[in-house]
Amino acid sequence: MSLKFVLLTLLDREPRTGYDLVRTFETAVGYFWNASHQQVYRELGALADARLVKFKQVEQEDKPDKKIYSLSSSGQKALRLWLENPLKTQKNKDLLLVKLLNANSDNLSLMQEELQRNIHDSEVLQATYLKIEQRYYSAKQMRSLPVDQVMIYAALRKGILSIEAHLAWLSEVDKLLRKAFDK
Amino acid sequence: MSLKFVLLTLLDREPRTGYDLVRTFETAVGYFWNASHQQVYRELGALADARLVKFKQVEQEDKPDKKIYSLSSSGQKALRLWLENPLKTQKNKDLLLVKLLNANSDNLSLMQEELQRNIHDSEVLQATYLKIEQRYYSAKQMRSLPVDQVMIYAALRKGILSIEAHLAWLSEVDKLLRKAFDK
DNA sequence: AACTCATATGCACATTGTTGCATAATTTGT
DNA sequence: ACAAATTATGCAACAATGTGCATATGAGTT
Repeated sequence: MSLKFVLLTLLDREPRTGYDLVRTFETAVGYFWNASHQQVYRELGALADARLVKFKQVEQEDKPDKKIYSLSSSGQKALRLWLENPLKTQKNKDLLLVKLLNANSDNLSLMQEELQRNIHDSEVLQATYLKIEQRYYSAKQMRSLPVDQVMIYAALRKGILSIEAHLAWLSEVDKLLRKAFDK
Repeated sequence: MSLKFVLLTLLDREPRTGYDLVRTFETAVGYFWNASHQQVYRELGALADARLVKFKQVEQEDKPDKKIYSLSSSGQKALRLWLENPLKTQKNKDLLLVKLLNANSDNLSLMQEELQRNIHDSEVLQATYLKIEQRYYSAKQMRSLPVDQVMIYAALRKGILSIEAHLAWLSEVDKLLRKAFDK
């Protein structure tokens, strides 16, 4: 039920092809959602069957033909209805914690390796996010930020704040592990 | 593939019934995983078919019969193997951000209501977590914390740090929304 | 006697996600 | 001239997850 509303949201902002949607997941929206091209095309087919979206077939001479999808009026209604209903608070699942739950004095180094990998990956991602923020959302640029970009920026901020908290936690876990199982 | 290893992890720590596992999800492990009883029983059945777990049928006079599950030797091997392999970094999905992506000057109050609900829910959860920390993980209690409880505490810390970051982000979003669409 | 709660287990169906396969045109690089 | 990458779309099979429905016992409550 979720991907459906993600696609409706994106198509409401701007009509697109399936391919465009996939690239949007790979770039701007990737902070908080993603889906494979197979999923996207399947869901677009279902949405078209349900008359929530319509599409214009566009023939291109240089590239394969494409279908530009946009919301139908009942699609707009469905989206509006979804927006009016409160979200259920979502529960997160964290496999790293599941793994760490297995920590004992025998496999300590295994756990520490996993931690270090996670720290490294998080730092790389953090650096990426911060670079994007500096490059596209400087104080100067923020003054003239287009309204449709505001929540894209909010998504980036969410990524930055989450990673910061995650790194702080990883450092705590490292200490806890040492205290409990080292030597 | 994930629930499988969650159950193996929990059963390795201590043999349990399906019912016990569900209650574990509702309490201690709920910070980072949960599954319905239907999911748990189905997965236990699959694990038993695959000979990764075994169970002892226990007849009770006062209550319905129960099955106490524990790891078989191949279950222990499967768990160990999983622990040795690096985790893939997981991508998170955030429906709140999807909803906020629809923000405009017409539906601003709708978005703000959703934000306020989210802030409220987060604060309630935060208070709960902090109370648990005070009650069960005081400085004094931490000195004699059983080793098998260390990562349960780490899970709680993860919850606390995440919610803190989430609340900070929600406050940023509130400001961004006002600046962009208010008036 | 009827109702609710806690214990305890499970099937069936629907939705979602992943993997493999398939096609077709153009552009870019070697 | 050939190979690889990019643009563009989709089906089929299977794996995993989530939701609704169903059953049974015993304890305590109204």
